[in-house]
Amino acid sequence: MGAQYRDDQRWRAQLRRIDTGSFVRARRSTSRDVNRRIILNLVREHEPLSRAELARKMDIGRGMVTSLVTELIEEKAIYTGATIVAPRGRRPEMLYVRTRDRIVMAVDIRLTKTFLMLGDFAGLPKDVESFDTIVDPTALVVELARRIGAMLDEHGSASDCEGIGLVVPGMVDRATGRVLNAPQLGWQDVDIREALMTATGRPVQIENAPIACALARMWLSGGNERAPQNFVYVTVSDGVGAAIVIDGAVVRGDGETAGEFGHVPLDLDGPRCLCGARGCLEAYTSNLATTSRYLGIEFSPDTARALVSSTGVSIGDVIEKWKSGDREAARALGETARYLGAGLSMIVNSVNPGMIFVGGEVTAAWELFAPELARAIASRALTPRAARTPVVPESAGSFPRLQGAMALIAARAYAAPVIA
Amino acid sequence: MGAQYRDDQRWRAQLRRIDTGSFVRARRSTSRDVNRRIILNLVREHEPLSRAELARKMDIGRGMVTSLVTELIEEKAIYTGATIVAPRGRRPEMLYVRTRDRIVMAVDIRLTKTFLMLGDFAGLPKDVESFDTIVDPTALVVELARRIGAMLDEHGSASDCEGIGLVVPGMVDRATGRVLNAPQLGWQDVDIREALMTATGRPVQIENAPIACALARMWLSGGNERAPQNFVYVTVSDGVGAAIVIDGAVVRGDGETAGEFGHVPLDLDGPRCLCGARGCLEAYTSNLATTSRYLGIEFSPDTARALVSSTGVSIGDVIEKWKSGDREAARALGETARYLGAGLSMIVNSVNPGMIFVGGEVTAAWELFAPELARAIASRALTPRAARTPVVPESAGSFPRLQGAMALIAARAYAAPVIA
DNA sequence: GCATTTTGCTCTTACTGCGAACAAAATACA
DNA sequence: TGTATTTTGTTCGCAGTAAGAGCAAAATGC
Repeated sequence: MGAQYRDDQRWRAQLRRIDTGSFVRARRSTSRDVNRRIILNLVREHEPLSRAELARKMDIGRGMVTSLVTELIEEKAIYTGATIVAPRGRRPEMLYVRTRDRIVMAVDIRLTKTFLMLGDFAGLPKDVESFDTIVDPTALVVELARRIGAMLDEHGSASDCEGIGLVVPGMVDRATGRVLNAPQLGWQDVDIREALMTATGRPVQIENAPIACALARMWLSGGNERAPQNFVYVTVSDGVGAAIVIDGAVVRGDGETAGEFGHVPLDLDGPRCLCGARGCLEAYTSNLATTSRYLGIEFSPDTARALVSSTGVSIGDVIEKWKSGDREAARALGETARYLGAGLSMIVNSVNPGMIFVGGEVTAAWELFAPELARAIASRALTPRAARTPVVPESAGSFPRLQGAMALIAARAYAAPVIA
Repeated sequence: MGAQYRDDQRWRAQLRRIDTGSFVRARRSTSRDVNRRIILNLVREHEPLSRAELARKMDIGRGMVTSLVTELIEEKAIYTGATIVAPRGRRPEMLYVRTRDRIVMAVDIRLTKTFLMLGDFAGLPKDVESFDTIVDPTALVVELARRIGAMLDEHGSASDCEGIGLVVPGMVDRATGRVLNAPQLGWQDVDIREALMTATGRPVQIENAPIACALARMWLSGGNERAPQNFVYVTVSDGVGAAIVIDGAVVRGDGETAGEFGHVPLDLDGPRCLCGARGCLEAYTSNLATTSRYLGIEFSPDTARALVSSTGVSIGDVIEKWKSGDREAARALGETARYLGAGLSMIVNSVNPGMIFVGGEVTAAWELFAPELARAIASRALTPRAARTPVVPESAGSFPRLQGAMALIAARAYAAPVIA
């Protein structure tokens, strides 16, 4: 014995426990579904790709590839393009994923404005519009349905639209799709998904902002840096939230509240946060906290919001000031970067992601943030590899939440089948 | 449209991205392997169970259950017991998981002592012994192989032993099985797994302490509280570490360093930690930190260890003092509980586990810790459900690391096949 | 013009899920 | 006591699938 195990690489396989309370058994079609999805994803990521190349990558016969590819073409997931030149032998017929005529509608509901974007399965936008957010959910759904219908008709895409992705600024109960709590809109237990589905007659997927942004990075890599299988997407805005992705799946948590890094304590005796506790990361790094710091106001949930709105100073103003050399703005943003760095180091040590994305207005001051965040991570990481964890800012001018709303629909066509 | 989606519960399925860099395609035997593993786990968790009951639980024909069960019996994973009385009809033949004669050897290498335990697949111990740890890896392996062989011979279990589980106090590189860094033993890049495998001729699995403890809770529920699919196991000892389990699998992280909650910052300007950074959770809650606090010594990496060892006061002494009413000990432990509570609240907000296990010497003072930890979590959690996250102490007198070492071997027989 | 190489398709074989039919073993009831 | 009913476990035929061999098509090299 012994020798036979030494060369067996399977000893380091992951050991996942089957949930006997909710499992999915294998059916006759399961194997085929799995292999078909693998082919679809290989084409998606290595496009263009020939059948023979697929057979080699999958260690499978070319005959079976033909059979599976034929099915994928029949269900219009992929299509064949031109044959290309090869150094020898018969020229391969290349395969492509069908994205251009698979249309999705993205909706991003924010505090003041609501955005609509028509795009395809690759996340490529075809049309965008926005309007002032209507706080009443019923009226908002009526307006949304009207605008969605009009935009689809205008582009002749009504029949090609495979669904609506909806991003809301609040907590979503995934079991029911209801918005449990959206403080910015004053919503509590609102079933806007069901309402919009009824009003439009189309499937609707709903998610919160950080998870949507993460999904965009996972499923659409249009020019953006591609996400690895393990990463965290941190959003710094009015609140501070995150989406954790492990082994290619978003971590939901036992009660759907995983990723709330905004309310981890950085100092037990720190400033009081909007959530009621003290010294939360959010109380140091949210746009409100940064702006308060710039104004010289001590952060507190009662006074900060009122004072900031009365002075009319926004986070964008602070960044503008910093760019024009304002030392007070530099100090305020620098402090934010220092605390955000502590938060990211916490993520590195606890989750050890392969990459961290940062989204939000403060990425406009990335020259100031980047070195501070890298220093904080390097100083607290336990291994050289973790110390070098890349921190990538959301590119300016992109619409990460709308992209995420599109990914919400597209991902369902590409995700791995759930088994066992 | 619309109506057909409204009643479709699949809309909330998890969306896992296939890793096209390392995937496992379905083979002809894959479906059967999956279903056989599901049956094995159903029997494991609902034992005793009849074939007909399995067919109902799996929504499958009884014929197929017969076929799969026959295979499981042939490979000696389960066995048939007596028929039992039923209200009507033919009496079912009950199935049981074979654990008693599937033997594993558990090894726990600690700073001063090394423990050996002979046990079965259910984690039931048959024999235990310990000896002074030999720091030199080569000499330690020789001694381990000798003692393992002797203990197996003594119980006539040499042929039944399916492997050796090894728990080490340090960082393990799972890709190679090498111990990258074990500061307590002064090991750096030691391949003790390979050495022990060669010396004993048996398969060896290696893991660090927190992950081993978590695996024990996942796979062996002998009297202990059973772990849910999402939980965190926190170990408070010389260091503070954790294992994160999500959807039934241990989170490894991009560089195998996930779960290092010991070095998340609780105060950027706090006391310096052994890792070099400031204000780490470990610098407040490790046994060394607690003991230093009791002795009135300000914690610092240079002085604390020396001063504590020179005074000869251990964490056990502090707990004894607290039990006999020492107010200084109560203060020192109370502070530890307060900071540990902050750490757990961080875990609740970031990972949102269904349960948190706490292991280590301090669980002996659980009457003091429990209310403080519950209060800290309740005060910082964002939902009522998260606020009620159960915190469960490791039961006194158990050997969680040795149990984990056994689980390391047993789990491989029960874990879900990796697909896609 | 022929051999060689590579691609894509077809066909056969063996394995597996699936469902129907059947035997076995108990109770219920006349 | 004998027969109907219920439940369990097995057997068998059918259909769907992976696996692999074989073959035609389409290119290049000599």
